[in-house]
Amino acid sequence: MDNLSARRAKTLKDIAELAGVSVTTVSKVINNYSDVSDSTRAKVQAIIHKESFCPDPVASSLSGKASYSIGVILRYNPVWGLHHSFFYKVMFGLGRRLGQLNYDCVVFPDAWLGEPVDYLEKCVRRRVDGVVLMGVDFDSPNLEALAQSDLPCLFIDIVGDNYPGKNGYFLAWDHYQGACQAVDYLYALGHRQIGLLGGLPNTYPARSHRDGFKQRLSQYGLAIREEWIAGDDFTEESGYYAMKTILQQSSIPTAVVCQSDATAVGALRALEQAGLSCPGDVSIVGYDDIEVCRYTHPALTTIRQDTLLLGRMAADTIIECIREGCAPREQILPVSLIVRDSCRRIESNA
Amino acid sequence: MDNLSARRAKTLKDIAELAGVSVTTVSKVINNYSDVSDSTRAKVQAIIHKESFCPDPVASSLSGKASYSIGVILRYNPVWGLHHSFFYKVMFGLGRRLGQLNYDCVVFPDAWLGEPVDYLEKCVRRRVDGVVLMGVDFDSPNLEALAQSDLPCLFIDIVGDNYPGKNGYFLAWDHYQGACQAVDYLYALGHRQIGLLGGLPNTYPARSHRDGFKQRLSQYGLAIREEWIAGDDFTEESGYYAMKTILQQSSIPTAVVCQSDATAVGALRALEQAGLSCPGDVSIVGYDDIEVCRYTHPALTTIRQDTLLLGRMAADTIIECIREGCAPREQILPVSLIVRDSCRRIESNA
DNA sequence: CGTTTCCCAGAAACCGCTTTCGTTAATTAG
DNA sequence: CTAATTAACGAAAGCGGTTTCTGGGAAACG
Repeated sequence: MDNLSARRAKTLKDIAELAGVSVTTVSKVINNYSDVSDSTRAKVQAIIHKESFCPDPVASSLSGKASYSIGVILRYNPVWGLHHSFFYKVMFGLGRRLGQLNYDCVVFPDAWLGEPVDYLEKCVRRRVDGVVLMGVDFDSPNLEALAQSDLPCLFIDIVGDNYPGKNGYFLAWDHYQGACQAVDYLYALGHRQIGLLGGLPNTYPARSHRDGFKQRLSQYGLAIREEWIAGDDFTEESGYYAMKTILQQSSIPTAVVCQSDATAVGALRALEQAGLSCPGDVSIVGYDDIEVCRYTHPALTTIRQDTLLLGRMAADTIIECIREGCAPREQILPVSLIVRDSCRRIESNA
Repeated sequence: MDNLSARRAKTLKDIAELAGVSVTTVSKVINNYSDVSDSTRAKVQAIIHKESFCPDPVASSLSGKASYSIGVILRYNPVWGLHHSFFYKVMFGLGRRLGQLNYDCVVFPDAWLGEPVDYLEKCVRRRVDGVVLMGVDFDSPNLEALAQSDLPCLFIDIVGDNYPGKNGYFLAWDHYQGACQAVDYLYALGHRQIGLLGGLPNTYPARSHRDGFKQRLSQYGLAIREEWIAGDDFTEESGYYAMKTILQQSSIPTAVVCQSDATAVGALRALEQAGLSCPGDVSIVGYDDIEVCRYTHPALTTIRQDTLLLGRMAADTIIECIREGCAPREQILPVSLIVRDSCRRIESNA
């Protein structure tokens, strides 16, 4: 059983002995110091490769270098119910990719109840090389300290413009295009009267989505009727009441596009309760492509955000940012339309 | 800004100076060594408390002691779609509780694609103090090495009897009682003809659930009709086909209890397709209380498993196991019935 | 040919904590 | 009152790396 006893990871010292050099030299090779001759460097590197050696992350971080770990700040929000699997997938994609890059991620859940956690303190203690924030909404004071610190931070799926960071990286979806795709699709089906079930109005996703929505309507020469635009946040409840409000108008749209699948589900409920059918009376396009879309009646046509991809991008971005120290920036990921059963073709009556 | 520069965590040395003793002594106080006088101990402890000092986990683990970190092995399974938020919540509950106990968790996602990860190696390198496994199904050879190692392992929501560990802890739900509650409820509503939509037959959850189901039926003097028992696994597809199979029988049950909400959703689809209504023709009790239950038509009556509680218990258990080194054992958590709209009262016709 | 550089390599200190081991002072025994 | 224990503390050597600093040998210089 070399499994039990001999199970001891190789150390710098082992490599040094194999190569017939000092520990110092091996370390220098690894850290790309210049004062190593080409021949020694090659010799050492050969052995490192042969033994597939990788410096101990714990020791490495203790001596002030990379810990090869990324902090992940998670948030649990009862309101997001339907959305949690979204985060799970992002997180999985992130973790998996990080693993490939030889990083691990350590998660810091939000406190949720009780005293708030000091993210910065936790990150410093764990010596993480960078931080990824998911589903945070900037209401925590402790978040700001983190964002203002020297630690590279990556904000995912941000909600809110006023992020506190000076050095934040953003990963977001192209909500503008998402809205465009929804409108394009509905227009192609013959819809000319289209409403919007929005999320938290002043947030980045909601606003860019709304902008895309209005842009397309204008482009097609359709009227933007403010009474067909409703909604407070991204929850199912909000969708329900928003739809109800719209249904009280003297004339109602033939289709609505939603800013989340949860609102779409709420809209569905409002329609049913009003004795209307989807897509018979009103067509609906959701947003997010969470699991439930497939199980609603009718199954929801929606805009997919590839969560595993997002996770992978997040990993690549934060690592690059750590290694290259690149400047803060924002990355926008494409979204795609997933057609299911919640939209119907309309006879020309524009 | 003591934020920036003075932002350096206290070290043993700082405490030692404040207390006027040596670093060694402080360390001994922390690690409960006996060769410290009561008075010094008290003095040092006072300062530790005052400064709310906690030894650096990285340094501590490097010198062979606790790393104050727990490894979490996550699995992403496309088949579990609807179930992912379940894991998210468990994980959140786990992480939050661990945080309270001053532990952090580092996650190791399953490889999913590409070469499998060597869990044991990862855990050893990260020097985690224990491991929690969620949603694994023991098909990975590398899992076995972990379970056979000296690392305390905790298996959550296990699927399968033949877990490979010699020192595993289990945290599971009381599926037996879950089934009983479902049957009791249906019986009280007047149902006398009850079927079962099962999951993977030879797994622990499925079998204990089935046992409870049959026990209750017998207890009430109801016939156990094998042709009303169907299902291959816990997916929506399985539920769909299982329900279809049952509907093909000459007589059909007035109610079915399911071993997962996903199967219940599938059953709902099969019913609708057959032109039958729920709960009009067939009542359904789900299992798990995942988010979708609230959004199906009708909303699903189901058996709730408190995921946040599970996470918390997992944290407490693994920590206790690490600290006290207690013997492997199995903990069974209670479940509870959540009544919604998928069951109806039946007039007496037994 | 003797000096001054430059190039490489290794010794040593350090990161923050644990643990062994030695030392001193106080206690008990003889 | 001395000898043998015992109690209490601290110096020092790790853990596995990183980094500074020192020094020897070869090349370049006068």
